[in-house]
Amino acid sequence: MTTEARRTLIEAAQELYATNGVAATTPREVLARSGVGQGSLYHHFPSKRDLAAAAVAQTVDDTLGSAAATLDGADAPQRRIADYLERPRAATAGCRVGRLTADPVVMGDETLRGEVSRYFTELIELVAQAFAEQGLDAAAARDRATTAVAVIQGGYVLSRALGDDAAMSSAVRGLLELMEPRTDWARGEEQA
Amino acid sequence: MTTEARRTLIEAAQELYATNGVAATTPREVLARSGVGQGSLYHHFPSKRDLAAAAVAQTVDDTLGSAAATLDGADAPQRRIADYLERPRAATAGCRVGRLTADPVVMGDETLRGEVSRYFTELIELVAQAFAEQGLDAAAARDRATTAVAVIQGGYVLSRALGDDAAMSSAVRGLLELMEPRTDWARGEEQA
DNA sequence: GTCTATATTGTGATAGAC
DNA sequence: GTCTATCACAATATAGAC
Repeated sequence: MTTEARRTLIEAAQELYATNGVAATTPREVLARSGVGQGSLYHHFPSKRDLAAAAVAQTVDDTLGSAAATLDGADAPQRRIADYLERPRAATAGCRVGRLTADPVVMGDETLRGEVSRYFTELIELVAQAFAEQGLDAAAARDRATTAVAVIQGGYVLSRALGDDAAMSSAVRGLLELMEPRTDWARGEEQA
Repeated sequence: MTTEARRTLIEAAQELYATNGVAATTPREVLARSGVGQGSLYHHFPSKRDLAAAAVAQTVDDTLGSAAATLDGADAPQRRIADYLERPRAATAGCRVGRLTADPVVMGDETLRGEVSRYFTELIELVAQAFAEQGLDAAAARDRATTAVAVIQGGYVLSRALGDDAAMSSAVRGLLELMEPRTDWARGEEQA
C-alpha cells in the first residue's frame, strides 16, 4: 500500500532525528531502520528535505497535541501550569523540537524552520493563556510564559550537557519556588 | 611559525562551529576560512576530532571567562545576577556552547562532551554562589541558579526558533519579575 | 510502487615532494 | 612544517527494469 511505506518512513525518520538530528541522519539509515527499499524512499520523498518536512511536521503536531492536552484542561490554571512543568520527561534525550534549532539543515530550510517556529509560537500562547487566567495582564502573562517554556528548553540543554535528568528537575523546582506565594515573609495565601 | 597556523585554525573552527556546529563543519571549510593549507591542518590536528577538541575547549574557556568576569565582581550579588541575565546577547545566533548538546559529533565523543559538561557545571556554580550570598540555602541557591541558566539557554533556543532576539528579552524579563520583591501586595523592599 | 545498479559529489584522511 | 596530489568511502540521488 502506498500510504504504508510512507508512514513507516516518516516514523523511522522521526526516531532518528530525535537521536541524531536531521543533518546527521542519512537516507541510508532511514532505509535500514524502516526496512523499506531505496526506490520507495525516493518515490515518496523526492529529496531528503521532503522527508524531513513531513517527519518534522508530524513531530511538531504530536508534541504540540500532547502539550495542549495538559494546558487546555479544565483544571485551575495554576494546576495546569504545574502539571506541564512537572510532566515526566526524558530530559537527557533532549527536546525533539528544540534541538532542531541547532540543526543546520533545519535552519537552512524555510519550511522546516517554519515548523519549529510554529511549535514554539503555539506553545508559548497556550502557557500565556493559563497565566492570563490567573490574573496577569497580557504582557506579563506572555513574559512569564516565555520564561516557563525557556526553563523547560534550557532544562533539556542542561540535562543533556550534564548527562543527568536532575538538571531539568532542579530548573523546574527553582521556577516553581519563585512562582509560589511567598508565605515566609508576606501574607499567607493568594488563592484557594 | 608552528603556533601561528595552529591558532588560526582554531579560530576559524570556533567561528564555523558557532554557525553550523561541529558535525556539519568540514575540514575543507576550516581550511578555506583560515587560509592554511591542507597539509598543515593534518600536521597540527591528526583528525577532525582533535581540532574540535582544541576549538571547543577554547570556546568554553572564552565564554566561561566572560561570564565569570560579571558574576565574580565586587558588586552586590543581586546586581551581578541581573547584569549576567541582562547582558547583551546575539540571541538569534544561539549559544556557542549550548548548541553543542544537539551536535552528534560532540555528544559522541567523551572529551568534547566533557568540555560542554565542564562549562555548565562551572557556570551554574558561579550563579549559585551569588544566590547563596543573597541568603538562600545551598539547595535553593543551586535550584535557582539552574533555573537562571536554563532561562538563558532556553532564551537562545526560543530566539533562534522564532528568529527574534525579543524572545530572550521576554524570558529574562519574566524571570526578573519573579525574583523581584513583590511590592504590590507585600512589604515595600527587601534590601537597599 | 518497488527493486537493483549506478552516477555524482563531497568528506576525511594519506602520500610524498619540498 | 607546509605544500599539492590523490585515495577510499559515504552521502544523495538517478536510471531503468519489473
